[in-house]
Amino acid sequence: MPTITLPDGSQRPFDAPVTGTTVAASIGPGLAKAAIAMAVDGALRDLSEEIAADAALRFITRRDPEALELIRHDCAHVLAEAVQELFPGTQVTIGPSIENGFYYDFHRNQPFTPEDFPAIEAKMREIIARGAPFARQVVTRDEAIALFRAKGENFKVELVESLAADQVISLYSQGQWTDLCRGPHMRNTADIGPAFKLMKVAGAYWRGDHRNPVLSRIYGTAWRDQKELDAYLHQLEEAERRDHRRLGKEMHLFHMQEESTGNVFWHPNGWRLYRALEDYMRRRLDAAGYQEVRTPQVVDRRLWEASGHWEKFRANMFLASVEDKDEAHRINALKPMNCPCHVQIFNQGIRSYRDLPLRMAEVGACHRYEPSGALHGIMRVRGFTQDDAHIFCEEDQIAAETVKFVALLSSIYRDLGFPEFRVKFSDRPAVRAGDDATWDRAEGALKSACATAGVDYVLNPGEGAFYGPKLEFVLRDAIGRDWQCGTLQVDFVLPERLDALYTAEDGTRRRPVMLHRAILGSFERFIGMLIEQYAGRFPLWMAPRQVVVASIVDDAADYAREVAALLTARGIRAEADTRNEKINRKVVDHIETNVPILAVVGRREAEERSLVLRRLPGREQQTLPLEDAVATLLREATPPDLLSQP
RNA sequence: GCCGACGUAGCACAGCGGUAGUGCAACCGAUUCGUAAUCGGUAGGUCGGGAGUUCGAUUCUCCCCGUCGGCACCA
Repeated sequence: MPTITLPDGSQRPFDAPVTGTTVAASIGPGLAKAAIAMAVDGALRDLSEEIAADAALRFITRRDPEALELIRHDCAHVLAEAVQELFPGTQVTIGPSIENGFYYDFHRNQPFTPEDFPAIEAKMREIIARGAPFARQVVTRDEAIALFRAKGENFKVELVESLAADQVISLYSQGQWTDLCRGPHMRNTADIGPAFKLMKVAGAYWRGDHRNPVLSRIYGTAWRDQKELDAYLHQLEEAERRDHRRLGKEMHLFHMQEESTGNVFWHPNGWRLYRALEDYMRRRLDAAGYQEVRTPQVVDRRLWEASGHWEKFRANMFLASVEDKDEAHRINALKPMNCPCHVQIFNQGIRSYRDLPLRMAEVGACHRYEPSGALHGIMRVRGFTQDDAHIFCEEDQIAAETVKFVALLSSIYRDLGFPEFRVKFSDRPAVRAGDDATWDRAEGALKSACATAGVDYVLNPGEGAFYGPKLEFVLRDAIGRDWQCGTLQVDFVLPERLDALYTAEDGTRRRPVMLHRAILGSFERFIGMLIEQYAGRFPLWMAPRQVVVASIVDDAADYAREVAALLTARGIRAEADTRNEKINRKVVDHIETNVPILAVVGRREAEERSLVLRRLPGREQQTLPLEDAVATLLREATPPDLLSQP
């Protein structure tokens, strides 16, 4: 005798278990047509499922946010059916919905290529047009195994075998085609609609494990209607335009080449940007009570053995050898990180509890032999520079330091144009140093510090560093990929391994806790993010070329050069454009290369000693006496941390 | 590292078994023009590297390097 409560609070009694379809029909034909699924007490269900007990019911239509996920998941099923119809012998594995779309992993001797897409898409449209209902069927484990074994679907058999004993095993069929699936689904394949597109193929390991076979993954995107699909495709094109690799080339910021794979050649423009960021970071760290140090690039392996990095990461370290016979037995490594070096500085002399928290910062150049497939523009490189710091503190200072750090990080991200970021909490990995009690303490300390700092995080199980749990601060690039930039890691292990000690108030010798932290992460990666975030149109204070002084006629060229030199002397990144080109042409050139301010000078300005400023790509012009213009530019180019507070 | 695709002038691209073209950029000349592309000319490539097939390879095959898209990795 279920009573169904609808979102408006109204209640409908039924004298027997009812399906969502029936309830929708009892409310009205419009809803019966529009409903594609339902939420029963908040849980998404097939419309055809029976409701036996009292429940709160909400119908899902295409307009609801849940609809996209259903469309995408259903679309993945249709993709799998289409592929098996067209390519017999292909085994299916899994096919979830993901952000913006879905994928399906297939096992086939010959991987798919984009050339297969037109045929597959055509077949998918055919299957969608058939409108076969999605039919759910619950089976026993043995039945499921027998079914998939008979079909030669070995991966499905493995999946079923790995399900928990009490797991309900459901199958979904659309016409003749059946897949193992938890559901829910929409009513039938026609509910998917026409707005989908296959995007790319990729290799992916079965169950995400590199020791397993590689499957052929087909990615697709799917939307409620064609308009949404077009908008998404358009957005992808826009994103490509701001790709940092493309802008890095166009704006002459940097390049990379074969002879130094994964390392950046910074050009003058790029280095100006880099320096603006580095100068800014130094000021912020100085103001926040950090002390900057500098430690060696090349360090004997003994230190890495002591820290534990050698054991875990030696395959990813660059080793340095020398010709000298006496030195030949030594193995040096380019430092892959700064922490062990910072502990060496900490260990010089005797530290007092009065020194703590000791915040030791380094603009640290590190090298890691990253797997070739991981390299990505300047976002993931082999030679990079961390805005690294280690805070040596007592255990009960962790929370206060975390609060301070998160405040600093938030403020810096805001200044740099990233008001939004996400936080992940990564706890103990399977392979780790330190005993469980230590990990309990470290994770507990970081969690309570998060609570104190008001940090919302999502748990990222098993992804911590080998020496401790970490917070990861994640930013998203133009193409929608997420990158870890900031990090905060609690470490009880390295101080132990490298024998860091301080004298406590009671005279005993104690181990400090080490907080590893970075805000940008790597300058290279963060600059990549900045390029994409601003699409190359940087705020004036970080722009590589802040002002171009463009002459209209040769008679004004000397004045243009004089002004550029004056601006440069006053700390503005300025240059003169005295090319024999029309002013129209110069305007276009400098708009295209994202110069923020164009100062135009002709005979009139040279005589009056004035400047006409134009903030590109705007059209407005402002004529100012030279000294006023300089003052204006200096004010506008002031980095955010140096602006006087109102 | 794994799967797949790609690599032609500084950049963006075309070509495709008979030793390479277009646009922009560069260089030279003319023009001195007041805010979204002035005109003319010149030069530039061992077609990523190596091997093989072929009378002949930028084009076909194999190996290597690099890049791109994923996966895996990320102290």
